[in-house]
Amino acid sequence: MLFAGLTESDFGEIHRPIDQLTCSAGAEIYRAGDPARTLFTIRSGLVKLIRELPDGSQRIVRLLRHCDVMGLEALLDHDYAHSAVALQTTELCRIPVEAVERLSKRNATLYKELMSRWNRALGDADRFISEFSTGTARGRVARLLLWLAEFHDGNTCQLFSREDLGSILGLTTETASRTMAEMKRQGLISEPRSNRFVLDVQSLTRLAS
Amino acid sequence: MLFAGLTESDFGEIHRPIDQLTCSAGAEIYRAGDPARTLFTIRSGLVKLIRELPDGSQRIVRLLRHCDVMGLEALLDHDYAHSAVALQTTELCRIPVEAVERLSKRNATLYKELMSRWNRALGDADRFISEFSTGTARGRVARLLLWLAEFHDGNTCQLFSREDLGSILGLTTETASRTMAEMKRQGLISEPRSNRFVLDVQSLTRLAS
DNA sequence: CGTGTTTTTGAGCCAGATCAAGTACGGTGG
DNA sequence: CCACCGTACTTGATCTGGCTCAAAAACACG
Repeated sequence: MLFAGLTESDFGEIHRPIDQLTCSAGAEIYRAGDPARTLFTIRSGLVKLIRELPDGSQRIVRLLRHCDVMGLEALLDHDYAHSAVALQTTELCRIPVEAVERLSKRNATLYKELMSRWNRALGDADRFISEFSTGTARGRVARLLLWLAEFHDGNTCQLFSREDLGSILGLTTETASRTMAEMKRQGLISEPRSNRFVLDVQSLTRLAS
Repeated sequence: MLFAGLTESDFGEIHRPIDQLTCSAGAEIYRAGDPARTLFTIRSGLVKLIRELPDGSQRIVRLLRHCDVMGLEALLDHDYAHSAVALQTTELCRIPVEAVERLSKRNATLYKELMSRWNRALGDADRFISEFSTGTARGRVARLLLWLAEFHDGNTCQLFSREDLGSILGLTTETASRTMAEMKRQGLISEPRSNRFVLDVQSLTRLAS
């Protein structure tokens, strides 16, 4: 996905291998402050990027999913800016920075591809600010559920702990729980399997605005 | 700044000129949805990037200052993702996309420079999420004031309307006003000239955490 | 089957929203 | 130079959504 448009011979350039790995829910992929020498693309699953707050608590600043790249700061010889933790079973591609650097020396289209990833990350961040950190608890939850569902059938999504839900939306665990419970009672969402939710898209969309 | 490391002859490549312009406070620089064909660097002043919310109100998702680049999405042939409005008198450099594209064809270091700007924008966005949209009103205001002051003496800053202040912090205009007023009364800040504030950095830092 | 963890629920409280005036201020025109 | 007007800011009173503290209930796991 990141390397769409590159030829076979381009890949001959890569020495250290690009390998795949699978993380189970809760696994830490990297930690904020570690020297960034690898970037990752996500093949499946869901990853949270966390920022420690001055008071010790933590806030989730981004959720990454299929086709997202994480650890782009590796290209700039920085340390990782966040800690990355899998929220579900997640399949990753490990890509050594050198690989990208070698490839991009020849191939200018890769640069554009990379910038496109930076841009996507920015768009996601904007969403966290304007949609997930603004308005009532019900509205925030509704917007997040709809966003998560976009990548499935459009009306179902898999969730995670109430604590993480709160940490994405800037709410307490209790409020996150209460809001979900109330939405269930009102039939806006239902939970056929544990942590799998089916959405009443129309009603939630109304709530979201 | 963006073009540090380029030679004179590199600049010969540019056909359409890079020109400067000055915007007064309140001037709209570009509008969300317009086709992005120009990017800008900020020489001085302060610019807000706005996102319309579904309910019609608006939220400020970023503040740009000296050395920041705005409109990077122009490099990807997109439309502008936000509306950009000057908060103070602001001096800008207009850079046509073609200029950057021509230059970057030869000069790989420019790509790195550009990625560095994307990364800075992302860091700023993270700050909006984790510091300006989290915690009590007092804490948010304290963190914003300290952040603004970093680019002056470190303990003074120039402010803007209370409405914008609220729109950055996810608060109402009234709460923004009340919080500022109370901080003045408690001597945490003082306002020698209109909209110029002097900060009690130590106390505010304590409040911020 | 017990033990630790996560989720739910309850009760009370408080920070911030809302609604509504009043006040300061900058600009404009007489 | 002053009176007037519109805008932005401040302040007050009240209400409420979400937080806090606390305890029960549901789960997960050895």
